[in-house]
Amino acid sequence: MPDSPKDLPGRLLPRSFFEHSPELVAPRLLGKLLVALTGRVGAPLAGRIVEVEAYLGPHNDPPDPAAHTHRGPTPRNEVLFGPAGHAYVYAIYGRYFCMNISCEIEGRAGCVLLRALEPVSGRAKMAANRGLLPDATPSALTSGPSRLCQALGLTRKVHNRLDVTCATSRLQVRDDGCPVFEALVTVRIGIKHAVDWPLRFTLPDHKCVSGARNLTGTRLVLK
DNA sequence: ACTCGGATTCTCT
DNA sequence: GAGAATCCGAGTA
Repeated sequence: MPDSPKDLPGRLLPRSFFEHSPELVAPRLLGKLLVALTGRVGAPLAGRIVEVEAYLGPHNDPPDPAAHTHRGPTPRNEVLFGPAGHAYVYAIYGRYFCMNISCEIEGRAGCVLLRALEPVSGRAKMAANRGLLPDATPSALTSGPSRLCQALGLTRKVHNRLDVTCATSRLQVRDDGCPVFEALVTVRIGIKHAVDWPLRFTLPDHKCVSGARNLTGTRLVLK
């Protein structure tokens, strides 16, 4: 017996949403929902995107030395050179995962790293996935690129390459109309190259934004 | 085949 | 604020 159709919040974002440069797509993703279906019958896990980073493809001048695609396609980053709107999930430090969404038109690479979410539904399940008590703070659940993967149960084996613009996908990005007027722009976190490129975007003063909240930045007005 | 280091997190001090 | 945990992808040979 297949799962009954799930009633997911908001509407699916179209692929065209992602067919632009990462620095354009990244701030537009703020306020959108990342929805992960568990595969079993039950409520999906959902979080609102509150912090992202753009990583630019090698066609840019100058190329982004911090991007995994810096030296061209490899077996690991191949999905980033394909069509936009697909998940790029990779393993880091032997124990964690990070989740990105591919951007640009097919043939050009680029992606947006999801760095923090605000839990929207399935908080108890997220806490269990993180090994925390059900009353854990929202920030403890999904504030950080690998924390959010753990909370939503995202792994490379299951979620890499998934199309986040597909209604039958286990991983989707949806728009529930939550208004976002402004983003804070800062440098990216935890990288060794291009450390001064302003490609990190956050919802200003949001409690679930990860770590370096005290970075100086500029305001970006979104239309 | 072998080395190196990483888009992190947690646990100390 | 520092150090450990811990594995695999990528680069070099």
